[in-house]
Amino acid sequence: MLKLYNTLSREKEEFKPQALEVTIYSCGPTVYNYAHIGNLRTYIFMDILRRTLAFDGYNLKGVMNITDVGHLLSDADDGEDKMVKASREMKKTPEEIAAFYTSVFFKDIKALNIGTPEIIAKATDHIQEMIDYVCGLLEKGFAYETSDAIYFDIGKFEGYGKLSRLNLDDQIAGARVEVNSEKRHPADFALWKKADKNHIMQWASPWGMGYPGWHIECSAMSKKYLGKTLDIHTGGVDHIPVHHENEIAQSEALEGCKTVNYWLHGEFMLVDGGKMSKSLGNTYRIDQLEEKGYPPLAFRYFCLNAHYRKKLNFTFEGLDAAKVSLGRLYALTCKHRGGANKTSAETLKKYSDEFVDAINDDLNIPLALGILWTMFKEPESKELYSLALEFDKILGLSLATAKQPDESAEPEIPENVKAIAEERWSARINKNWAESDRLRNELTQLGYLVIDSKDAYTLKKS
RNA sequence: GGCACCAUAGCCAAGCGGUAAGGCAGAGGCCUGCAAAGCCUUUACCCCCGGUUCAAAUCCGGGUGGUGCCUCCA
Repeated sequence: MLKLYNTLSREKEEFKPQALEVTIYSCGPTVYNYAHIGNLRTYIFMDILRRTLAFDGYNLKGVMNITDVGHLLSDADDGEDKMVKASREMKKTPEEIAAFYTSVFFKDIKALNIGTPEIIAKATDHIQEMIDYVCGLLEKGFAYETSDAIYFDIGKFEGYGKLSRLNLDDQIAGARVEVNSEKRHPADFALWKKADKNHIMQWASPWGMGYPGWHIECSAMSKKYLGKTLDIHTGGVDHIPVHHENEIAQSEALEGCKTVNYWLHGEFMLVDGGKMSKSLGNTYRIDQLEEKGYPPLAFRYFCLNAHYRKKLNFTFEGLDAAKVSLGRLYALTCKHRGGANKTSAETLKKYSDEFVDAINDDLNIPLALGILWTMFKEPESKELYSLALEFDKILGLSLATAKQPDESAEPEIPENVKAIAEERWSARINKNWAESDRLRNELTQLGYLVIDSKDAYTLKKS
């Protein structure tokens, strides 16, 4: 039985989907910049959730948005659109920018073994759906028009703030958002913004030329693909107070019913004990980690070692540990792949049950990983290898293609290095230890590690 | 100021009432000419003070400390 922590109730709840096909909406990237490792942690969480559901026998219908318009820089509803800003700064069209960062995003998530949701929805492909949505809200009296936008009237929506449990009035007192005099309530948010003539992204609407607000896209697209009520909605914790609160308000106002059954949020990744964000400039990208010698999956492992609802402090010390651990896990995998022992059915069942219990307990991956390690200490057997591959359906660490460290050693050793190694070997055969050690140091200097065995040696790039 | 969350070994991290998983690092040993790698062994009474209980890291109260949100952010 799968239990998931629902942000709305603040409790672990038994997961009961509406049908065998589970509907999931995941807040995706705003493609105006590179995704950083903090963003990617949230998608790893989404991936683990999807893998767990699939493992439990559900079919998935997942939607992820690509936000390529409408995400303002400020909730004061007067900030510049992110895409427009990036476009201006990079002197490219918004379409070019979106296409570029979208492709980088998919490259990143592929490198991290994050499965792509079944439906990828670009905001700009759904302008009509959003307009229809806004019309619906206007008809029902939940929205009103001002000189600059169509706003959602939160005063008409009972229960605004139920997800974040923030008392709106308390917040307003110290709000840094400037009051827009035409708004009925300071927290009313734009559903549709009217654009002036030189705004580069705009579409015709019943209210003249304009562009959608950010929040409306998720509601409109999830309605289109997943219907009135979806099973699970995922996102980062930062979305709880504004974005998801607004989604709830819009969608429940329009549909008149609960529209999301389970709200799941991934915690933030910290860096050096503090917040990581693009605006603070303390972010890393996956390709930057690769340049430093950390494979993407080492980063995935790093994330898997902590529960998705706990803050995770990113440090290179931690990433080093993850990299070493993953390497050893691969080596163990290889041992079991060629294992000659037999593992009893009871033993296999024990580990399998433990693992399944762990993942079904609100995706307790750190615990599940521990179970894998413990299991791998059993005598090597092909049965354990097969079971590990089952586990890897959740973990996504590519255990099936695990290689022994020396299997992957590249044959491209320069001739001069080979020559020194040969020389050293003969010195060693002749028990000329001083010379042998001297030559080994030379090899070390050149960046090669020499490993002796009984009657041969191997060279490895260090 | 308001609202949350968190506090477990040098580091990361599970555990959520019955006397502390796992990983990294470290230490000792095996192996090695010496190393490296590998293998074996080994390292905690759970922030503090009260309380509840036969029993608490786990529940309650009060502290202290940290982080996040209340502004765009995964």
